[in-house]
Amino acid sequence: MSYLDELNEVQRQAVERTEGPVMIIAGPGSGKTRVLTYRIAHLLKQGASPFNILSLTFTNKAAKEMKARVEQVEGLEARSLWIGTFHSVFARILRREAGRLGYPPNFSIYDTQDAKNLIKSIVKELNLNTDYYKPNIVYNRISSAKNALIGPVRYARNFERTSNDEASGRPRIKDIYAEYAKRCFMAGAMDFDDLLFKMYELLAKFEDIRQSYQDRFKYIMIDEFQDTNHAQYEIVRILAEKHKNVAVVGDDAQSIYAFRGANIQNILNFEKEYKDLVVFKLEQNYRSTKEIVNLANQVIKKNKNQLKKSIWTDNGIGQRIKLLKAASDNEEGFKVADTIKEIQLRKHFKNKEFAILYRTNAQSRAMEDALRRQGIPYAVYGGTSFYQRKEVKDLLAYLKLLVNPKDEESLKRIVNYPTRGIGATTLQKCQLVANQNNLTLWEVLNSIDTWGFNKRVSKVVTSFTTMIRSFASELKRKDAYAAASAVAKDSGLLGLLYNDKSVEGLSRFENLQELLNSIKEFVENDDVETMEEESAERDLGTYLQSVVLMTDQDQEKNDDTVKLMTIHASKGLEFKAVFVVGLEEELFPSRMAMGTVEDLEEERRLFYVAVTRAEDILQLSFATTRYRYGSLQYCKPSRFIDEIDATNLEYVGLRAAASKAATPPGQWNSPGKASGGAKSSRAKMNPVKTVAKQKLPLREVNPSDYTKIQLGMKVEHPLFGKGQVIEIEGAIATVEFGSIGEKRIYLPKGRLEILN
DNA sequence: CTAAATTACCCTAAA
DNA sequence: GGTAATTTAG
Repeated sequence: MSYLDELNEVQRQAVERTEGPVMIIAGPGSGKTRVLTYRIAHLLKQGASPFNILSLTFTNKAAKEMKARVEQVEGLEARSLWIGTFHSVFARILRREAGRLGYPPNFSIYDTQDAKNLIKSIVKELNLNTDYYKPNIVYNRISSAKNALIGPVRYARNFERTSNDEASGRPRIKDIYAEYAKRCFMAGAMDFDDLLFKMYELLAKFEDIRQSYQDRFKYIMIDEFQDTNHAQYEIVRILAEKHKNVAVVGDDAQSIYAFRGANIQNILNFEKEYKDLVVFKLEQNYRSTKEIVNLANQVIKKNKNQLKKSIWTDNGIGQRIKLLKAASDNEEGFKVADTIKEIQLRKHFKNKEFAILYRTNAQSRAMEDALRRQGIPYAVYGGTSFYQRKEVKDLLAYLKLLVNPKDEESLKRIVNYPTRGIGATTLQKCQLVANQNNLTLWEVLNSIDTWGFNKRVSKVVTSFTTMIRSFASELKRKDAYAAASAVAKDSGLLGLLYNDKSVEGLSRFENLQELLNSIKEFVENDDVETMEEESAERDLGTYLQSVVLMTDQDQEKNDDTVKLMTIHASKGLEFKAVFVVGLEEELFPSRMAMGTVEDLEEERRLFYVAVTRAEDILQLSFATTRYRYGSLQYCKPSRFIDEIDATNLEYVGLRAAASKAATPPGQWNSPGKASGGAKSSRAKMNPVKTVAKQKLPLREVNPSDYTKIQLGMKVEHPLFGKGQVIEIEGAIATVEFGSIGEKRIYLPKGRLEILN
C-alpha cells in the first residue's frame, strides 16, 4: 500500500503539491505531522535529493521522529536531510560561516541566564539604578529588538523604542544594548536571538553565502508557522527567494508564543508575499472525541481575531468533560491522582497515556506530591531541567571555557568555584582593567602580572589560568568525554560535591556523573542525526551547542510514566487522558496577561491548545485556595470556565455534583464569594513573625545543638505539633506532621524539640 | 577572602 | 517557595 493511501483528500493534495508556495492551515489533531512527513517522502520518491530539503520543526524530538518515519517509507535515505529547530539548524550554519561575521567557529551560546547575568554586570558598570534597570526587563527589550531585526545602532535611532524606554524611566537601555552586543561579540558568544539575527545578517550581507543556501534549499518546510517571529520570517523569505518552494504549516488558533516575538501577522503577510499561494485547510480532527472537539470550538469562538475554520470529527461522542473543584492546590493534586488510579482500574490505561497540564512550572509540586503518595510513576518535563541545575551548569561552564576561552560568562561562573581565593573585589578590578583596555577578562587574567596586583592575587590567578590551559591542551589529545571527566576531577568540582554528604549534595554528585555519561553517549553514538553529509562531528563544541538548544520535549522519557508539563511544552503532543489544572483567575489566565485583549486572547488560545491535547478523557479543575510565593491566596475560578456551556460539563466535588442539575455559568464568579484579592505576602507575613516571636515559647538553640537533630527522630514543633524527621538538607529538616503533612523547618530557629 | 546566616526579591510561558 | 544578594562572623 502506498503512503498516499494513508491520507485523506486534502492531506494528499497538500502532499502532492510540492512545487510553489503552499500554506497548510491545520487544526489540532488533523494529521499535519503526517502531511509534513509524507511530503518529504514524496519529494524523495520523485527524485529530489535529501540534500536540497530543509524542514524546520518545533522540537528536535519531532525532527528525529520525522526522519525516522521518512526512512520507514520504502527505505528512503533521510540521513542528509536538514531537519531541526530554527535555532539548531541556524546554529549549525553559523558554526560554519562564523568567520565571516568575525565570530570563532566554536562560539558560545548564552542561555537566558547568561544573558541576564551579563546585563546585570553592565548595568552595574554603567552605574545605573538597578531598581529601574532590572535584567529581566532590559533583556526583554533587547530580545524584542533583535526579533524585529533591530541592532543597537538602529535601536538608538528608533523613536518608538527609545521614547518607550524614556517613558518607562529607562532611557539608557539603548546604551546597555550597545554594550551588551559589544561584550557578546568580544566573548565570541551569541544569545538565542542572535542565532536568528546573525543568520539573517549572514544572508543579507554576503551575496555568495545567500546564493549558496538559496541554491541548496530547493524545498523548504516550516512547521508551527504561527509561532515564527519577524526574524524567522525574513530568513525564510530570503532562503526561499530563488525556488519559492516553501510550504508552511500552522494554525493561528494555536499561536501561543507572542511573548517571544511570534507574530500571527506572518500568516497574513505570507499570503501577500506569494501571489500564487495555494492554501489547504485540514479541518478534520482524528484525535479527539466529539465532546472534546465541541468544547474546543466553544473555547476558541470567544476570540475575535482568528481565521475562519471549522474543526469537526468522525470520532465517537465520548465521555463528558469533567470539572473539578478543590479546596486547595494540594487537594486538587490528590483528586487528580485519585482519578488517575480510578481510570486505570476501569479502563486499563497505561501511565504514559495520562498528562497533567498546567500554566506555570511552579504548579508541578502539588501534583508531584500527590502522585508520589499514590505511588504513580511520573516524569516532569521542562521547568528547571537537568541542564539548568547549578552543578551541571558549573561543569558545562568549565567546558565552554575550554572550547572558547573568550566566553566571559562561563569564566565568571567558575573562576572562583571551587573557591581558590579569587574573590569579588579582585574580579571587579580585573573587569575594570579589561573594560579600560578593551580586553577580555580572560586576557587580563592571563597577563595578571602586568596590571599591578599584589603577589598573592598574582599567584592564585596564575595557577588558575595554568590549570585551564592545561585542560585545554588535554582536550586536544583526548576525546570530549575523557577531557570532561578530567576537568570534573582536576578542577575540584567533583571532589567538592563528593565531600558534601547531605542528600542534596549526593544528588548533585550523581547529576555530574549523569552529565559525564551524556557526553560519553554523545561521543560514542555516531548514529545520532547530524544533518551533515560529511563526517559527523562529535566534538565537545558541538555537544555544548546541542545542549543549550534542547527543547523541553527533547529529554528522552519513553518510560511508562504520567507526564507533567506546562501547556506550552505540551504543544504538538496528545494523550488519552488529560488533566488541565489550576483554572483560576490570575493563574490561568495569568495575571500578567489580563491587561490587553491581545494578551487575553493568547491565553485563550493556550487553553484551546490544552484541551485539544486530549483524545478520550478530559478533566478541568480549579482550587479555591492556593499557595503562591509562599503565602496562601484565595482564588476565583477562571473566566474560561464560565465561557463553556454548562451542559457540556459534569461537575465533580461540588454540591451541585449530581451531574444533570448543572450549575449555570456565572455562579462561580458571583459577587459575595471570597475575593481573589492577592494578599501582599510581606504585609501579612511580617506581623505574624513578630507575634510568633513574642507568644510562642521558642527554645533558643545554638548551631551545635541543632545538628543533633537526625533523620528519623520524633520531634515536636510549637505550631505544628508532633512529627518525624524524614529528610535533612543542611540546616533544613523536612518533618512529617500527622495532622498537616510535610513541613520544611529551618533548624537554626530552634523550634524543634527532640522527643524521647 | 570564605562560609554561614539572614534578608530581599521574584512573580508566566521558553529556544 | 526557592534562590540571589547581602550581611555577619571568623
